Amino acid sequence: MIIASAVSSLPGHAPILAGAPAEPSLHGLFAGQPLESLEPGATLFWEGDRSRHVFEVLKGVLRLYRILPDGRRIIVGFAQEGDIIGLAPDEHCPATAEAVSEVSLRRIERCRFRALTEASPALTREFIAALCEEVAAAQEHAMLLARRGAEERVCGFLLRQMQRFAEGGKSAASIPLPMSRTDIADHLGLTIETVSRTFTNLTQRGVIAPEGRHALAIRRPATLARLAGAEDDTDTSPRGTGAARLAAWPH
Amino acid sequence: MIIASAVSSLPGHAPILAGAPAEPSLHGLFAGQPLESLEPGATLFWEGDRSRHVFEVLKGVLRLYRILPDGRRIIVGFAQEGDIIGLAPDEHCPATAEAVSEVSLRRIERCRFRALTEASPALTREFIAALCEEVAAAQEHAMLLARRGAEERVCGFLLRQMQRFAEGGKSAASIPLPMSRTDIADHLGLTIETVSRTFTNLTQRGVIAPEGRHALAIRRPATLARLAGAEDDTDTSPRGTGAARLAAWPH
DNA sequence: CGTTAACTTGAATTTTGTCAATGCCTGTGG
DNA sequence: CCACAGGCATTGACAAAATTCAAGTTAACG
Repeated sequence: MIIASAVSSLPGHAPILAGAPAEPSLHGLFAGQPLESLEPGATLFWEGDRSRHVFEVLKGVLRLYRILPDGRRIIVGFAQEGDIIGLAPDEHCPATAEAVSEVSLRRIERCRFRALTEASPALTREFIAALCEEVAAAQEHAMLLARRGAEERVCGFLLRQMQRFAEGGKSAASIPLPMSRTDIADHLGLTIETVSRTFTNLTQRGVIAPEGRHALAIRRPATLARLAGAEDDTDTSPRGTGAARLAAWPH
Repeated sequence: MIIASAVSSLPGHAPILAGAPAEPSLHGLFAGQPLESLEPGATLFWEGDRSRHVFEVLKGVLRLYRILPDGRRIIVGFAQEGDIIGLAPDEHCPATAEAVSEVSLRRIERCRFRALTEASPALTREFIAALCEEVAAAQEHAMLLARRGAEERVCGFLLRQMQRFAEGGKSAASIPLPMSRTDIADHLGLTIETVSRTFTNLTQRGVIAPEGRHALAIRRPATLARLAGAEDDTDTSPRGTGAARLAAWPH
């Protein structure tokens, strides 16, 4: 009952035919809404809250997490530019959303989102596609966690970050890493020490090169991919299908 | 791009009003289809296959898994009675489906499933609800894997099996465990030895009692739940919402 | 009833977590 | 602009947990 991430086509899948103001896109629903912003550390909504709005992230990164009874925190995903979060058929927020960096976003009421989506077959299709992406992402994450090695997890994470950053067209000489080591650890089911050691190790082997604390360069992407378990190399598949990124919503 | 499990209301969420033959349910789509059956070990579809059909599982259990490049197998979920598998907007199967025990099922063409679902708002809603359940399940699984202990994972798994078995109304004095230890290990990201040791340990502590190799009794459900990490105890919430169980489908 | 595959058990090894101390950014205030 | 402080990250030594390797047992099936 939770969250994650997904693929998208934020930049330009807008009307191909000129002069068509009505674009059938989930992102279009947020068009007229006022811009809001969140300072780092600010909370957008809490786990268990009744979910009232759906948000479109325009800039910045949020962490989506749940706290287990014994206090452990699990970050189910990071929401970034182009993601839609807070979505759900009804009920409560399955996770807390908190700004990592400064975030700007738009919101609409959840019931309105639902009504508009249901009214349009195109939007419904897009919504379903996005949900499928969402499940895919969640299961990829589960697979990442099921793989034993700490190194595989870290490399897998970096690889995803790289791909996601490169999505916008900008090649990935150096990728941003706005979240803390603690965030990464809680996302990968490791301790910060293990994450740190793995980073150090990868650096010494020349796979990555840290650039300050919140960015790094991928020196050997191929090696990184191999260490991550070679993935399925399904990189070049379902991008730009019109599916919106979305994350975090009640069951 | 994968699979898992989800919640459902197979038995009787049928028409409340008598004499209403047209029940708006995803399961209803399979009504007229011929019964098929699978021997243990038989494969229903392969990871990477073009997905042509959607299946309703009537009896038995299937494992849904992916093989990583290095040969490791990850069981993303088990499909059981009431689950719908093979579903997807399009593309390919994200996982292999293989019968664990003898399985009986029905199938319909994927495109027909899609057309019928899209034509009915009620079915669309049910489909979306099922997808949400699916994500929820995937993320619960991810959380299970992110939590460190082997014991927590095994107990969490047993708990889910218990709940799922009890769903049909039958109380869970003894629950079936048709899958092998290897299957369980590959599902939980552990080795068979660790799973076996954990079972032994739980038995010695009187929490469970094995009944042959493919069933066991839960002697102390409360202890089991506690060892599993107490979950969120959200047991009593979203059951019987009309959402179909579904699992495994392309992105 | 015997064969075989699945499961259990044990000991050694590796990996990761834990505890503790040090070092280094970052952002504040002089 | 530089100095300083405090949080965050790194590093090391040790302990705990899980995996690996290697037998033994047991249950399922013919």
